Formats: sequence, structure tokens, C-alpha cells
Amino acid sequence: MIESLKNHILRFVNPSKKEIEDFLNIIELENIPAKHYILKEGHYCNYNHFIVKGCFRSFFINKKGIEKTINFGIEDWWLTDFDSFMNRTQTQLNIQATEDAIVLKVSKTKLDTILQNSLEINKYFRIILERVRIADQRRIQYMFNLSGEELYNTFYEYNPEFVQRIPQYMLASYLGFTPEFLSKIRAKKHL
Amino acid sequence: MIESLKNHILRFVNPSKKEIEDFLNIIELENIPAKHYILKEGHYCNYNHFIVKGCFRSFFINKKGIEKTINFGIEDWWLTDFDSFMNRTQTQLNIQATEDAIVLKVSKTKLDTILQNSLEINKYFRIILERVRIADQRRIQYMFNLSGEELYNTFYEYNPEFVQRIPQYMLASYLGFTPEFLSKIRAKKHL
DNA sequence: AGAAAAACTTAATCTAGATTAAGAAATAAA
DNA sequence: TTTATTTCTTAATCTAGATTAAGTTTTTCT
Repeated sequence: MIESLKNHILRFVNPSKKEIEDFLNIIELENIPAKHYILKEGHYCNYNHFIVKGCFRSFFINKKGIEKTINFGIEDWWLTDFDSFMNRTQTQLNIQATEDAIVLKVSKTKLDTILQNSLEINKYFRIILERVRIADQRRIQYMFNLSGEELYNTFYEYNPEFVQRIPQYMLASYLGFTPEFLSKIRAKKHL
Repeated sequence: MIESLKNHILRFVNPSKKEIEDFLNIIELENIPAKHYILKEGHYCNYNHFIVKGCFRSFFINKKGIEKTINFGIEDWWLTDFDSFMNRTQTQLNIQATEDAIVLKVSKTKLDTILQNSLEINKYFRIILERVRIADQRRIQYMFNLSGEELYNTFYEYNPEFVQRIPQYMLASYLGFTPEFLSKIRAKKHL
């Protein structure tokens, strides 16, 4: 189980045996059944989660009471609310498993002790965050540049298997429009 | 000049004298007159820029030929196109000074040699990127949740002085709507 | 100071996507 | 294998913001 995280780390950096063992020692394994939450609005986000298996969505509830999905996470992704995690504030986010899942989680306090001294683990998270930044920027760029229909087509093109994996209304929300509109787009595509 | 970067680093991490000197030694100073570019579409982004003074915007040109501002940067911010910087790809972005500016820039190759060995500089950039991630997530959340008018009011509330500093059409573009619509919002506010 | 360029405003018209509502399919649960 | 719950579709109506176009104000340059 923990091998998948180890492999992920070794794809990016070259820690010593001790360095990686120290890190892996603070990791906790958790099974999350579908629909269960690993973070709920109003709570403090004390963990960063590495997804071994399964799929999650993070969403918040807007003033009209509608759920807005702002991110998905699948295998080999880290998932947390950095704002709450770093600044020790109450989160506005919910993070929910969309299918049965397995995560490796690390608490803020334990992670901090590792990051205090480990060059390679710092590198690892720096590199992960650089990649996240690229993805975020690309997403913002797409949101500005593309119509709803184009957003869907682009997403489908790059993530065809993932589209099957989640309910349509979640994808609609992630792309920034209503499920009704997504239905309309799909109807148009099929004839 | 380089003091401002030094101070910024010391706000987040505690490098040894040698560690910070080694880093500062690879930094180059550059003056950028208003309207000049530090990055142009189609080029390779070989530098990360720390803004000592002035203001920049990064934008791309969409298919309709319209400039879309996706970020601003002011004093004490790092500015680059990470996608191009990390992946050595041609950038789609333009980064332009909106006023006379001074930057400290560091090349990818030199930065890499520092990041190879320096714990504290890795920490520094990791922390910066965590903060950037928080800002990006918040921005995405706002874009989904708020109407154009609310986006403007929120931005104005948190950055009143900055609104004066840039042309309105750039702000409109950054917020995701047209300058005409921003004019309408402002007209409504004033009576 | 005067001309040119850049930035901003106003108003009429148009459209992508939201909203509302009701029914149909598909999944899950009992 | 029936019932309940969740998800998806269709269609009519509505609206925030885009587009177009023309005029005005402000800034920059010579």
C-alpha cells in the first residue's frame, strides 16, 4: 500500500534510505467508503492525503445552497485544503470519496518535523506544488478562454476514462455550469 | 535592491549565511521600463522573476485576438510561467510591466544547482508555492461563486490601492469580463 | 501647447447558459 | 423484484454579461 507513495516520491527525488523511511513512518493508512468525507466544512484540515486508490471531489456550498466542485483527486494525487492546513483556519471545503477509496494521510505536525530537516522531502513537495501550479494556471486559462461546450470537449479529450468514473452533475459543476447544460451539450454531440 | 529579496526569504526560512549568499549570488538585477516585456509568447521562459518594484501582468491572446489577463504581480511576488520554466516548452504567455519596474531574476539552470543542495531555499520555494496554491484555489472558488459585480466589489475591498494602479480594462480582463461591463458596474456604484 | 494615442463611458441589441419544472432512467436498497 | 433514491433529460422561459458602435475623457508624446 505504502509502496505506491514510495514509488511516487522516487519518481521525483532521490532520498537516502533513512530519509524516506523517516517520512513513511509518519504516514497513516485509512480506508474511506464511497460518499464518506475526509474533510467537512467548519472543521480544521489537519491532514494532507495521498490517494492510493479511489476518487475524491472537493466542493463547497455556495449561498444558494448549491454544491460547487472545485477539484477532483485520483490515484497518486495529494489532496488537502492548504488554506486550512497551513493557516490553521476552519475550512470552507468538503472533501468526499466518490467511490471506495484508500488514502495515506500525514498530519500537519508530523509533516512539519520531517520538513524541518529533510532536503529531499522538501524538494518532493516543492516539485509537486510546481506541477499543481501549472495545472491551476492552465485551468484558469481554460475557464477564461473556452465556452462551456469547449470546456467539456477538452476535458473529455484529455480524460475520457475519468468522465465515466463520476456522475455528470459533478463534472458539470467542476467545469462551471449546470447539469442541464451538460445534458444539452451531450445531446448535441450524439446526433 | 537585493535586500528586498533577502528580507523576503528571511521572513519564511532561516538559511545559514553561506546558504543565502550562494543563492543571492546567482541573482541578476534588471530594470524594466513600463510596457516592456519580460516574456513573450512563443519564447522559452528561462527565468523566475522577483519583483522589487513595479507591477506586471501576465496575459495570453485568445482565438478572437483578445488579451486575457490571468495574473498580476507586484512587489515581493515571484513571476514566471512555470509550465515553460519547468518543462522547457514554448510559452503561450506574455508578461509585461504595467509601470517602470525593477526585478531580480534567476535562471532555471542556476536555480537548479542551488535547489540541488540547499534545504532552506527549497523550503522557501515550497512555502511560496503553498501560498500561491491557496491564492489560486481562492480565485477559482470566487470565479465560480460570484457574479461579475461581486467579483469586482470583492477585489476592490481587498485591493483598493491596487485598483488605482492599473487600467480598468486590465482589471476587467483579470476578473473575467469586458471593460464595458466594468464601466456599467462602476456607473451603478456611483449613484 | 497641441496632436495622437490610449483609456473610459453609454446605450442598443444579442446570446450562452441559468432557472424552473416535470418526467424518464438508472442504481441501490430492502 | 419491487420500492426508493439518485441521476439524467427535455423544453420553455429568463438574465447576466457580450458585442457593436460611437462619442468622450485622459494620458502620452513631440
